[in-house]
Amino acid sequence: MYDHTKIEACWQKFWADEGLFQNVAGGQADSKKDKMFLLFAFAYPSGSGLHVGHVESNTALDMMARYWRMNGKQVMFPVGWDAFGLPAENYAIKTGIPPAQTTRDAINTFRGQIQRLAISYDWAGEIATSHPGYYRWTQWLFLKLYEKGLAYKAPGLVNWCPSCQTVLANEQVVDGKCERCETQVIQRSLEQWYFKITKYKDELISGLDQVDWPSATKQQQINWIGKKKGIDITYQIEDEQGRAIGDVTCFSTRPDTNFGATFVVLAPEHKLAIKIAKQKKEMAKYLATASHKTELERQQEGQKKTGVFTGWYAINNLTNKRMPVWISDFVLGGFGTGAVVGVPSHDRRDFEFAKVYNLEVKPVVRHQELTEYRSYLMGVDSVTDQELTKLGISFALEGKKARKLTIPASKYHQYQQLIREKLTAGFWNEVIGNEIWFCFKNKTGQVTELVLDASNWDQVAELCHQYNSDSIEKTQNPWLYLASNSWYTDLMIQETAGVTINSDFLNGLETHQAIEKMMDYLEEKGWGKRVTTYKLRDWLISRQRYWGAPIPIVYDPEGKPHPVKNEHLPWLLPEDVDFKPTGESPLKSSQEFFERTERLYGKGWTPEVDTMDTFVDSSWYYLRYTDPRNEQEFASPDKLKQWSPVDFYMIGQEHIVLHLLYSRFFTKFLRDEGYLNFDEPFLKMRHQGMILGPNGKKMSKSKGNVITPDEVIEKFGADTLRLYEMFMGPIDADKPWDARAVIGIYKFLKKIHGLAESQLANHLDLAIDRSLDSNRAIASNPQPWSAKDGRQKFHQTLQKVTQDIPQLKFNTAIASMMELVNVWEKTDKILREDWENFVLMLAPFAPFLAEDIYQQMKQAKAKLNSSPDSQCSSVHLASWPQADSELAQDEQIIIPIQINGKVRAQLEWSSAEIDNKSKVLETARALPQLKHWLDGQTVKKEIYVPGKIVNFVTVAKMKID
RNA sequence: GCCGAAGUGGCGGAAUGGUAGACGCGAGAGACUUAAAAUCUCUUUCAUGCAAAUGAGUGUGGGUUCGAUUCCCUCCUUCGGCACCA
Repeated sequence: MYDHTKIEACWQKFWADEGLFQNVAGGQADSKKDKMFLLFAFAYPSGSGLHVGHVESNTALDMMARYWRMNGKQVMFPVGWDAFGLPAENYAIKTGIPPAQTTRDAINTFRGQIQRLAISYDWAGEIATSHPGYYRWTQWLFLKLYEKGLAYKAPGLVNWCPSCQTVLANEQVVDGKCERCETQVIQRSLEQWYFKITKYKDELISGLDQVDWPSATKQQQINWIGKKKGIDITYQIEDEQGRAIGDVTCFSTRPDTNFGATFVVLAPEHKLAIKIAKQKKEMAKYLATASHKTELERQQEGQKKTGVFTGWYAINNLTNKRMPVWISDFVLGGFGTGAVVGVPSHDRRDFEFAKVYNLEVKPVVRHQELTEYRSYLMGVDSVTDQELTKLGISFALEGKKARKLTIPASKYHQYQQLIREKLTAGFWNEVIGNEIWFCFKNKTGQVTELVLDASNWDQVAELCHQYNSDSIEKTQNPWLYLASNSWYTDLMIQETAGVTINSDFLNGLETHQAIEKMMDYLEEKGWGKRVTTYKLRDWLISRQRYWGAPIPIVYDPEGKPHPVKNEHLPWLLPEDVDFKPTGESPLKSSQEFFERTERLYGKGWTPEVDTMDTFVDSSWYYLRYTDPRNEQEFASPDKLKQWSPVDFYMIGQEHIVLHLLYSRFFTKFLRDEGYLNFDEPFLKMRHQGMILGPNGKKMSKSKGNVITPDEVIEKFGADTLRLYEMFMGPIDADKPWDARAVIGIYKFLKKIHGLAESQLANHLDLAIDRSLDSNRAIASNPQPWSAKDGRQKFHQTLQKVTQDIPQLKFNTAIASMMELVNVWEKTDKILREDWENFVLMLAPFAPFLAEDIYQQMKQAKAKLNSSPDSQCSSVHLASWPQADSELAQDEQIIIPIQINGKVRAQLEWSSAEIDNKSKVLETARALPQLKHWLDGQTVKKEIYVPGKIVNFVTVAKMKID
């Protein structure tokens, strides 16, 4: 009887008493062993306790930890808590219970739950970011950055919830609303502390080459940093009368289109825009509405463009054209220079803006080499799919009549004429430069071809009216019509490269060459300067929050900031605070905090009342793990060198961008300061997928689809829970919970337990136990050992499991162990050696059951030998078994025989003769099952892939009459 | 719109160029049982067929190959991230 509750309670206590795997970080290192630093993503100890998602990643890492230990590695597997944060503070606001208390309770709950799961953490080195012994070093890190000029104070915009009277993190703003009370969030300007992460922007990109991370994660980091090369072009500005006003600088990645520039747009935040707003009421009004727009309003407005004309003109030196200067909120103040030059012919947004205010459009790129050519066709019957697909042209059916045609650019020119011929029955059009080609069947059935000049508004409008009179209004501005046709704007998109036209010295150049030539030209003339822009901003770390590490800064009576002195660290978080949100930092309400500052620094001195973003705490914790109790340093150089960097990091996809970026930033900073000797903190990383509710949706209390680990442990035990979560599918995939499928794992463990009982009986049978030398038993007497299959299967399984664990393919490892158990169940005897090795193999997966079986075997042996085996006190200290590849090999293999790629027969073949190609083919050809398929056929080609497949390619014999 | 990931039985999934559906769940049939539970045995991609067998089949349509779930192109769908980023 498999009593999981009893077994698990018993061995959990045993391991705790033995102190198994404890004190790794603090203990002495074994220089002969390779180290392996496994890191679990810092968890926030929420009040609701451990959920099944935590179980997944914890278990996967624990299995690796146990596997590597058994394979002779020195494993660092630490645990800690990202204990500062909002939920505890919000709870305090509601209930008045101090966050320190709720956090402590939550950690205790988590610890108990994790221990029940047999996660083999080194609890002796447990850390929590809210502990003064930890945040003292967070503050030290801040001061180090401050000392080096990488922590600075500046005015900045924050998300402000007027109802909660507090600042919100970006993650707490959902669709422009406060996550909790759904009030519109507004932007407020406050003096804030920043970390200068941008110092490392380039290395944060290039460093990714050194690490083994999922490529998608790397890509996201790169996108976030958003490096772009372009040029800043400066234009002189004058007013209506030609009087100089100043200049404006515009950032552009496509200066090759500058001959097509027809206007300039300033962001409402631009200093010239603010300047003119002081003079003209109309401008001031526009700026005011733009700045009061909420995120939500912006989203609802969509792409609708609005703006005001300043009455100024920017001079385009290339053409000497006077370009009107506008102000519009589609230009962002925070990106580039806050001003853009409008090239409506090759930029969608510029085009839309030009459309609204009827500004000039001048094409300067001919899309000769389209990457894709599209035309919309109606009622095409004359062309068969086959004909076109032969040409490399593919069709997609869209509804019944219209079809979309896609032609690779390389093939378009080659087949242009042919395609036109074939498609004249339909209606199609294309745009080449500023020419629009129409080919259509008109109302009388005649086929007409028309070439229009895109700048000839009347002609285009007339045509539109003629053929689309019911759907589109004839307007004064034919661009409106053109813009309403997706095919037109598709072809006008700015990213499309082509050949430059209407552009003086750039004419005929391909886009990339044209960009370079124009940049050279502008720099030579002194009108522009090459620049690289980044999306990455400095890291705003101030939070007007209580439950975080205080920023270790004090202000003198003049308000000048000074660092808190080293001997005053940790700069303790005060306890006498009012949690109720007032719009100011809660620390401001602490009498003790202010008294302390005056006492230590003098009268009139005040403390900084903001706390640090919790990301600061969690971006260096992996370093603290190497030396968690050090009171002199954040970690000793020795310990850092011995353990770091992290060899394997398991973390969810949800916070990969910011946390990883910040961690890498700290690593690079500390390296530059001489504390670390490596560039990247996490060498290898993988992401666990999400465990979804039984309905395939994300688990949430409100949806009522939450599965708690406790209920599963109660019913089936922790071993079952561990195995089930690993068996669900690939570790990195999102997987729905299937409450019924858990039983399959439980049955598997029950079978193992049953086998263990009968094995134990065998152990007590001296006759079997003593006479056994495994190999001899097989060789000399194969017959009584019907377990031969079992032996082979065991070694095959051991091979598979040994390969799968380091690759995190736990699901297939478990499946192969199930196969083995199924085979063993059918044989009457299992070789003792194999069984013992199986228990070792089981240990990382089901640590409780494996320990139980192992200890019972030990006891039984001790009784027999009366010499207790004192070497290993636990199965988890044993060595990983070695697979015997000879035993694992099949003597006979099955080779499938194909005729023209279809399996028609199977050939049983000795693996010794696997390379004898001619004999294999000869035997295969003679197989009776193939007669039917080979009669009347000539074998054109014979393929034999050793041990894998035989394929005969045949053609029908010509009849000779 | 851009970037990224993914699409295989009733379900979770396996197979990374070589017999598609391992393993598990569910379902069906049977054995044991007074009965139920538990356990065991067999069947379970679809179509035709009593069966043997034959054909089809990994989102769509093509390509490369003796052979494609796997590699290449196209389109469709779903999910994740970014987004008036010049």
